[in-house]
Amino acid sequence: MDNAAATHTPLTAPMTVDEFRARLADIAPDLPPRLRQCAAYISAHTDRIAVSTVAEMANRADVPPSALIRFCQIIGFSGFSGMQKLFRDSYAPGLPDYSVRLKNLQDSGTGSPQALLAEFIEAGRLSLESLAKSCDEAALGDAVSLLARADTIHIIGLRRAFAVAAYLGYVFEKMAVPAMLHDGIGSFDHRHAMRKGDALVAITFAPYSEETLTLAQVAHDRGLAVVALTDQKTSPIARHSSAVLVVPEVDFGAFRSLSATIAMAITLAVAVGSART
Amino acid sequence: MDNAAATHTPLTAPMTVDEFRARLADIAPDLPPRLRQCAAYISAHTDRIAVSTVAEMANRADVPPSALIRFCQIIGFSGFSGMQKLFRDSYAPGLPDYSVRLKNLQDSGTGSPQALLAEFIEAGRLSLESLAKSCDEAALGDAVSLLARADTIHIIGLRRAFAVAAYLGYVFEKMAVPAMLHDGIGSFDHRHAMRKGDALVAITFAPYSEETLTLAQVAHDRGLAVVALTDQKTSPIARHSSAVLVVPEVDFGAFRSLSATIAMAITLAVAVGSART
DNA sequence: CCACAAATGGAATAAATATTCCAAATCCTT
DNA sequence: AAGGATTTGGAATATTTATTCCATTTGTGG
Repeated sequence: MDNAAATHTPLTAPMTVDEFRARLADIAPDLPPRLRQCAAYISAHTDRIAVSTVAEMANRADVPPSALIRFCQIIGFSGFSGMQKLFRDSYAPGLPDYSVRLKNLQDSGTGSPQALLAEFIEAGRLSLESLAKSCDEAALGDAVSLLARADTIHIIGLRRAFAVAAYLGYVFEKMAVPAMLHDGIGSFDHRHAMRKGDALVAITFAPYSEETLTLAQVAHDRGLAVVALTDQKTSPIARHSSAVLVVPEVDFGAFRSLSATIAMAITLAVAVGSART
Repeated sequence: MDNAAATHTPLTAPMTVDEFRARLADIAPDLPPRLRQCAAYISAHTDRIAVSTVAEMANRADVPPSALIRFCQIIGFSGFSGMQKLFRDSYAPGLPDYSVRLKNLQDSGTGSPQALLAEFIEAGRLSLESLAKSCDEAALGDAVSLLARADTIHIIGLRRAFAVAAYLGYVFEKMAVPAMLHDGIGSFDHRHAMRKGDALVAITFAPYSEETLTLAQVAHDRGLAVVALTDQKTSPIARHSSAVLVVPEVDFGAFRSLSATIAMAITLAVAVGSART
């Protein structure tokens, strides 16, 4: 007899990793404790499935092998082997020749241009990964909606942050968003260009530049929305801001890669651009 | 009795992937045909070892299983399993929770700021990896030495490339390298600031901006060294350049991540800065 | 062209790995 | 609190996978 409650327990195995994840998320919540434990471990270590045996996985998940196999069957596979097949087939070596190549570059002698390049590449990559892990989705959402309803968007970022500010200005223009880059040219101060209903994007990292902080304060005092792109939650600019986007940037030597900051900046620009249509 | 010719055939198995590759290259040449065939296939598909069975590999390499196992033993392993263990263990999930997190971001709804961010992060990461793989070390070395012996370094990069040019200018200044950023402010053309003995760094991507090409041509005609940072070997700027650095940048939508370009730019600046001390 | 050594393929065997099944434990339901 | 259903662990079994061994082939030097 059929169990009517078992709306899942489908007879077809997932065909792709995405499908697998979806089904996992779907059925995990209403699973008995031991099986939920399997689900949790599998979900966090999907990448090890392809290269492990049942015994190894079960051991690491701290469940008996039979539980793990039961779990695989509930997902829809014939057993562990069935599940493993999916992951072995779709196993694309994450960074095969990349890491080899990077190693070669690094080995080409300390201080050589190639070794430097390898370091900066790695710093950039780490920054991006760490941004993926740490990004505050709520703050990002707030920032976008604040900027989407602003009249003109002002941008400031000086010294090391200027490159990002400039790119942000470029992308806003491309997306037909009214934006003004406060580049400090001729040391003119354009604070009066900021009018009620406008918003400011302020970009600054330690050591925080005085002019940027001042402009943010002025904007904030006048009731403009201020979105900060900075390196710490406790950055001095936070007190003048309506939304703070923290971008963890890995430095190599005295220089930052800016990769994560730029990714965040483009995102902001494109999201705002689309929201305003 | 010992076979004196068998200088290899060591009794110890390789402990790392690097060691493995070294030994492979070492002994492959003087192996009988079938075994050489194994070596060739293994060398080209090292990444599949972790997720395949003897039968599968042997089949793909078009040798009988026993030959493959013999091969493993000659390398120094106890058998196929021994070799497989090395690759399964050293399969470090390069980006474990990172990739999970990224997936979550992407899944948060197409067009949502989070999903966009995930895309730009991925684009940046791919760009960096591809730079690591494809970078022309000789060209990089040339570029550094050309710039190291220049009097003043001129920099031009407009529109989307301006952010990079600006950052390059910033880093040169920090490193006490005489540099001038041709930012086109007031549409002044500073071509006469380029004097004999100077060098130019020109940054441009398709669609290549006219002003940048022109300045590069002028510099080149006057005998200045021109280093190009661009997106293709066949870029129109190549003909005016003494060294061409190709930076493969992955676009998402209409916008480039710039990650790889910036990594290359900082490298250039720091390498040149150190070389001039 | 024969004899010897090296190399090869595949069938037989050994080892490992996965899966089933059932008795014991736990958790609801009445 | 008792009965029934569900969940659980692990020992027994089935299956897959690796390895050995040897008969056959191929190549080489006399």
